Amino acid sequence: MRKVGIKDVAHAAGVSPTTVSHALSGSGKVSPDTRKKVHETARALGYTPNRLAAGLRSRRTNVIGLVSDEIATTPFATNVLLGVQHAAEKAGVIVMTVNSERNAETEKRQITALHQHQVDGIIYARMYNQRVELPELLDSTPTVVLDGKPTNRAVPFVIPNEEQLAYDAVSHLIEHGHTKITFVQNADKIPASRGRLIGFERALQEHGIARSDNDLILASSSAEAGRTAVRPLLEREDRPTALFCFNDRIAMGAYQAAHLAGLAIPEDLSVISVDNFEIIADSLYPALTSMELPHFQMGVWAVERLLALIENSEEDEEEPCEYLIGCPMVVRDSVAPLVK
Amino acid sequence: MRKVGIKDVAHAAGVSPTTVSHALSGSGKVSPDTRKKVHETARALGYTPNRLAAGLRSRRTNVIGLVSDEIATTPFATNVLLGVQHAAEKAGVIVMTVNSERNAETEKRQITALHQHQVDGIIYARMYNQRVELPELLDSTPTVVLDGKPTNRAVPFVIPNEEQLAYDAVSHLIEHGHTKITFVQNADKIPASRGRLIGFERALQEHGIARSDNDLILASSSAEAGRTAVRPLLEREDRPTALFCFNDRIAMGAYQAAHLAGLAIPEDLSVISVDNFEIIADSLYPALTSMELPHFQMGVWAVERLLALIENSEEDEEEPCEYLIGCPMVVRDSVAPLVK
DNA sequence: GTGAAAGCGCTAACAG
DNA sequence: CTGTTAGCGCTTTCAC
Repeated sequence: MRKVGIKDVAHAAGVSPTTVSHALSGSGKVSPDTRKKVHETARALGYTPNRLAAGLRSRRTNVIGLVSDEIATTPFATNVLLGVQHAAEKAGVIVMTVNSERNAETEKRQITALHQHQVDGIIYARMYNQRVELPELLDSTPTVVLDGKPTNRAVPFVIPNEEQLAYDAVSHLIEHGHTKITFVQNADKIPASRGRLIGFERALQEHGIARSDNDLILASSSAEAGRTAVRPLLEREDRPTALFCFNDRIAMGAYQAAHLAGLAIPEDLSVISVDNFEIIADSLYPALTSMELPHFQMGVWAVERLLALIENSEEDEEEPCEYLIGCPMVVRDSVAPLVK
Repeated sequence: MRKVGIKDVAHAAGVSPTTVSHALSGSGKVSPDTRKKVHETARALGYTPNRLAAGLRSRRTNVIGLVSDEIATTPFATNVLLGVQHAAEKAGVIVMTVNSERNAETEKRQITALHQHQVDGIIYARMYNQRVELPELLDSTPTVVLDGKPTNRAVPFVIPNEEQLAYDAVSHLIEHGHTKITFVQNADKIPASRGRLIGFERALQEHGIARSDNDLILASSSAEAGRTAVRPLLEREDRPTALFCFNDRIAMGAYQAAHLAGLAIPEDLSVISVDNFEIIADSLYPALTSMELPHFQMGVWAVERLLALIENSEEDEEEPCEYLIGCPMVVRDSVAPLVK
C-alpha cells in the first residue's frame, strides 16, 4: 500500500485500469463523466504515474538526451540549455544532459547510457558553429544538431546566419558614417570566420566602400589577443574609425587597446561585436553594441524539431531541414556617428 | 529480432536469462567461466540492457535529478553542471536537468516529472549561497542541497566558506603592505555578504589594523554599480590603496573607476575579488586576482553525497552533514606591494 | 552455481 | 465507450 498505482485508482473510481489509462492520457474514448471521475480520484489519491512502466510498454519515454561537447564548460552557450529546458517543459518531456568533456570515448559511453535509458531522441549540440561528424551510435536515433552542420548524415540542424550578422553589423557602422572599418577577425578556419568575412565584404561593397588591404587583422578569442592585435592598429596615422570585432572578448581587448592609445569609445572609435554575451557587453564602459547569437532560440528550435522528428519517425521521411537563424543587433553605447 | 534483449544473449550463451543478469550485474554467484562467456556473447551481439525494465523491476534507475533555480540562466555557476555530470558519469548514473525559471509552479511540475521518472535522488541547487526552503514534494526523496542551507529539513548541503575566503583575500592585501583597504560589499542581505564581512573584519583585527568607518561601501552586483560606488572613493585625499570586491563584476567596475581617476592597477591601487569567473578575471587588464568559488567541486561533492544517501536510505539515518567548502585564491596581476 | 517462475506498473490489442 | 488479457525486458525469489 506504499505507493498508489493505476490499479488503486481504478478500484477507487470503480473502473478498469485501462479506462484510467485512457482517461488520464487522453487517448482512446472515454465518456466525459468517467474521465472527470477518474481525474478526481487520481488527484484525491495523489496518483503519480510511473513513467518507467509506461515507457517500457509504449516505447515512448518522453525523455530526450542532450549531448554537448563542452557547452557547460563555457558560459557562452549557457542559454541553449535554458532554451532546451524551456521548450522541453512546455512539451512535457524531460531532458537528460550529458557532456563528453571533448573525449570520444566518454561521448560513446554517454550516448550508450542515453540509449539504455531509451531516450526518444537526441540533440547533438556544439558550443559554436562547426562541422560535426555524427557518431555512428546515433545512426538509428532521431537526432538534430545544434550549432553545427552534420557532415555524414542528413539530419535537421540549426546554425547562426553568420553572413547576415556580419553584414548587419558592418552596415550599422557604415550608416553611422564610417568608411575606415577594420574587421578584427578570428584566426581559426571555422564557419563563423568564413561567413562573417563574406558578410563584411558584401556590406562594404554594397555601400561602395573600397576594400583596402588593411581592413582585416587576426586575433584569437581572448581579450589579451584582441588588445595585442588592435594596439598597433590604433597607433597608425591612418587608423580606422570603427572596429567590427569577432566576439565580445576580442572587443574587450579592443577597449583596452583604445584606452592605452588614449582614444575614447565611441567618440574616437566605434566598436561593434558579436555574441552579445551579456556579462561582458553590459559590463564594458561604455556598454558594447553586439550582434546576438540566439542560443536560447536555437535550443527551443532544436527540441521542437526533434519532437516533430520523433512523431513521424515511422512515417514519411521528410527532407532534413537546415535553419539559418537570424541574429538581432543589441544596440548599446559603443557606436557613434563619425565626426570629421 | 529488431533489438537484442537479455533472452537473446541467454540463448546464444546457452544459459538462462537469470544467469546473464547475474553475470552482467555482478550480483549473485556465477562461475568465472560462464561470466566470461556471457560477457563475450553480450558484446558480440551488441547487447544494450534496457534500463527502463531494469529500473522498473529493481526500483533503482541510476538516474538523479538536478533541479536548479536559474543556474543555467547565469553563466557564473555553469561549472556546477560540469562537476555534477563529471561525478555522475564516473559513478555510472545519469542526470536529468530541470530548471524552475524561478517559478514555484514550474518547479513543482518539474519535481513531479522527476518523480514520475523514478529518479533515485535529487540535487537541489541554487546559483549562490542562500537559505532555501525545500519543497514538500521532496520530503520522501533523498536530497542534497548545493550552494544553499536548507531551513526546513535536515539534509546534507554544501556552501562556500565565505568567511575564510574573505579572510584570506584581505590577509593577502595586508601581507602586501596595505592598511587602507575598502570592502566593496554587496548591498543584499545574503549569507555571502554576512560571512565575508566577518572574514574581512577578522583579518583586519588579527593584523592589528583599525577598522575605521570608511572601510566599507555598498554596490549591487554589476560593473556599473561597482564603478559608481568606487569612483567617489578614489577621488578622496585619503583614498584606500587596496580594494576587496564582492565579486568580479564589481571589480570590473572598480577597474573602470580607477581608469577614470587616472589610477593604475596595481601600482596605485590593488584589487582582489571573489568568483574567479574566468571570462572576466582573465580578460581584465591587468588580470584579476580572485578567490575561486569552487562550483565544480561542489557539483562533485553533491553527487557523491547523494549517492551515499541513496545507498543507505533504508539503513541508519546518519546525521546530515554540512560542508563548508574551501575557496582557493587564484593569483593574477592585480595586487602589488604598497609603495610609500 | 544455475534456472524457472513471477511480477515491477503500465498500455496495446482486441473484444464486447 | 469500457473491460479483459497479455506482455514490454528485466530482476528477484526461491528451488534445485
